[in-house]
Amino acid sequence: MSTYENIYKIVRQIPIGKVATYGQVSELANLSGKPRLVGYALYRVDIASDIPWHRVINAKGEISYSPLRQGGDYTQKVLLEQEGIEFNTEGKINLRQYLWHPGNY
DNA sequence: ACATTGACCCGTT
DNA sequence: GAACGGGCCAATG
Repeated sequence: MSTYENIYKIVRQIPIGKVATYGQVSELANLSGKPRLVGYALYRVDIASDIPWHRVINAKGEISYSPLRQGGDYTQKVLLEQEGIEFNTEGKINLRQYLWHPGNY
């Protein structure tokens, strides 16, 4: 299993209505301390794939926009709002409320 | 095989 | 709080 497949597997486990940070995903994927790999992996994911890439955000509770996805700038925001996640006036998510706490049991 | 490219996180000023 | 810098590794041409 490739490193990136591992990441994709974790991302697929994020429940609807919750979000996870890159750091979180990296730890769950046995890539502790290497959160960039998560971002790089998601960069390679197709926007139309079955992977809920939109539920992965940065540690500040903000959406990380990709320069390459400039056309669909708030595609990610729209998808999250459709799942009931709300943004504050600064465009940030309340992590205390929406951050995914992986059960793992 | 080398160089470039990338959606980040954390500790310290 | 905000700003800055270092570290990290895999895929791609």
